[in-house]
Amino acid sequence: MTKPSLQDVARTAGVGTSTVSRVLNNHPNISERARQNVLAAVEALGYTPDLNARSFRLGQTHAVSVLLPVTGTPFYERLMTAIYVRLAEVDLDIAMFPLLGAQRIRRFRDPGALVYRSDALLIASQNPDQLYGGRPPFSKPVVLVDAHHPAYHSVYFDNLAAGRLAAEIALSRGLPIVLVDHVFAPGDLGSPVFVDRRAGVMQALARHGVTPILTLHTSIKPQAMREATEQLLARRPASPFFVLAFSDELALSLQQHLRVAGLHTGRDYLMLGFDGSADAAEAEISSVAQPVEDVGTTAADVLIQAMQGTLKTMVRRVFPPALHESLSTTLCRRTGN
Amino acid sequence: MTKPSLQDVARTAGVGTSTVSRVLNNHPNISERARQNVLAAVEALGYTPDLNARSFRLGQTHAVSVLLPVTGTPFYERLMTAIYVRLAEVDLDIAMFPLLGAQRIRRFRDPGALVYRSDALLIASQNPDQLYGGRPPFSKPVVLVDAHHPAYHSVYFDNLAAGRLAAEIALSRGLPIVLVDHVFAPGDLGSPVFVDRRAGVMQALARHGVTPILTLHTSIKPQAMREATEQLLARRPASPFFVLAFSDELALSLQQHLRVAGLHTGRDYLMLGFDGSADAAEAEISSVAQPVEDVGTTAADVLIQAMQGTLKTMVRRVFPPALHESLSTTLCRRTGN
DNA sequence: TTGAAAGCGCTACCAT
DNA sequence: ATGGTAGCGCTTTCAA
Repeated sequence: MTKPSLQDVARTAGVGTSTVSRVLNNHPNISERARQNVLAAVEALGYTPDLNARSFRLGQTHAVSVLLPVTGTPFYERLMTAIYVRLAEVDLDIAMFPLLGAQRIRRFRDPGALVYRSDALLIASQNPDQLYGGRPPFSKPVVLVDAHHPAYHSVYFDNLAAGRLAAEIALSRGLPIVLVDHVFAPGDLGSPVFVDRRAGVMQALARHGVTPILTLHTSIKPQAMREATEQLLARRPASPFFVLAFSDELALSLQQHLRVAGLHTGRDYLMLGFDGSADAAEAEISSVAQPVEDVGTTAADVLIQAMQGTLKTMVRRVFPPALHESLSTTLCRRTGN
Repeated sequence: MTKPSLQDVARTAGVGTSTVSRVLNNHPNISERARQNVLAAVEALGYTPDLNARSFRLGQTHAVSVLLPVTGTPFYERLMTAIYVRLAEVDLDIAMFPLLGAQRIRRFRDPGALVYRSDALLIASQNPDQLYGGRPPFSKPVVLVDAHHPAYHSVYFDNLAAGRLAAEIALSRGLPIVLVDHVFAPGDLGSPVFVDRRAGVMQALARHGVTPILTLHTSIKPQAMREATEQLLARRPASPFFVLAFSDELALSLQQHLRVAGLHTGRDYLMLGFDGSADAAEAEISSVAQPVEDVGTTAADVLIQAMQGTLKTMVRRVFPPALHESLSTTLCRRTGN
């Protein structure tokens, strides 16, 4: 009672294995009679092709694995869609592998993991050195997106420039600056993105000899945000002040909490986030935006070229930030909110 | 300049292929000399095993695919961890495949997709009928978690009972009831979970002849929640009223918005959510909780048994809800918040 | 239009 | 402790 093979189908249909294969793969030059026989036999036996055998024979899986921190956030939603669309054009399947916590990263060190059965690897927002001890257990093309590393093709945002841009805007307002930084849970892998943003901000501040009056280290978790808000209020900064948040999510959440405390954006404080998310725009929070779709599409292109072996040198594509200005970086325009 | 095979390594090392294989797979009874030779040859050639060939030979991948809506939410974090831990015990790798929007679901219909190269499939929170036209392109074991279907092994929460329980509690307080229901974006697949919760709530309400004074249909997106809040306030229900939210996330978000409007839990309204999340507990919101870890572990167990062929009949394991009572379902205990 | 047969890279059996 | 070799299921020549 073992799984029927293509051989069994051929026997049942009274034809050769090659005929079965041809029918299954829609090759031309098959008589209608043979096709019917084969299809009937497939149905009768409940035959399903052995995918491992197939990709073994073909030497490829027509799939690309994407390693990413999590799914379901607007940022990765946009990025993945862009990548997916481009790869689909060349008939490549996409398989997403969310990292989800440090314990499970061990699994990615196993060279036998399903993730490495694909034809190429796209690593999003991760430093491969942190992910793997040494080099990945992978001899196929690898492209980094939203991250960079000298040893890999990298397509990413210029987070350093973004940080600088954000800081310049904050500085230009001449207000005391409150930094809202993203801290990772212990054991969690920090994203290189925040490292660069932070560096850019610090660089610009240092150049102007300005020190933030307060730096909040927090995460998007409700409790952490509440504590950060309390910390901020305890410090009682003179209004107006300037909140420079390291992500739109952070900015959004803080805005909500401050509103409860009676502090309003544009009146009591200015605010700037990162990512140019729709949510931020809608909440009228200015944001240093990243061309997410461009980066996704370009990363996919680079990967395709790498798979074709067209690439002679290490690719490194950097995309500059753009300011999405809204009301939150201008003082005294509104009465309420 | 083709990828070196195990054969090449054997030749270079001056040994047989079986010796190379044994070294690579850490078999016993290998001389130190042979091991060194092989390892040196592997290094010299930059050999990496062909995973497709390996799993072809072995007839299995040691991996289980999990189809789930998104990653990064507390619920799936808990569920996946429980599953992962149990599967790791029997040395099974886990590969997650977040669905992420209707367009990408097409990919899951392709029988050649990477997702089906694993040894078994775990489908979380999805109705397979919606996912696939007919039966999945998959002849290996399939188990449903947090969803149920007569044709598949199913391990799930009794969301119907949960809905009834929640409604009973709401009814027992004798207050006008506001329902906060979860609506899916058009094109998105609705989760069977909410279908059942809703049915349970409606059942219990109907039995008591009670109609909610208002039903809000919303999603966790900031804008949707804001509009829902406005809708609620526009309706101006007499305080106190009872908010029955279909998920803790919904409850939490609404609580924040109502607080801005000056309405406080326990004073102006009571509130009950679903899921028993840590965030809800922390915000002192009562919740109808689900034994997530139990369900995850059980689902993993069922899957393991199915893979061993131990299962004679269709498994159907239902887990009852438990009430996590906090302050939000009791009136007038607190002065502020 | 069709069938026979080679062979992809690997593991495991059977000798030695 | 080691090497030779069969064969997993499939696709693709090559002949017919």
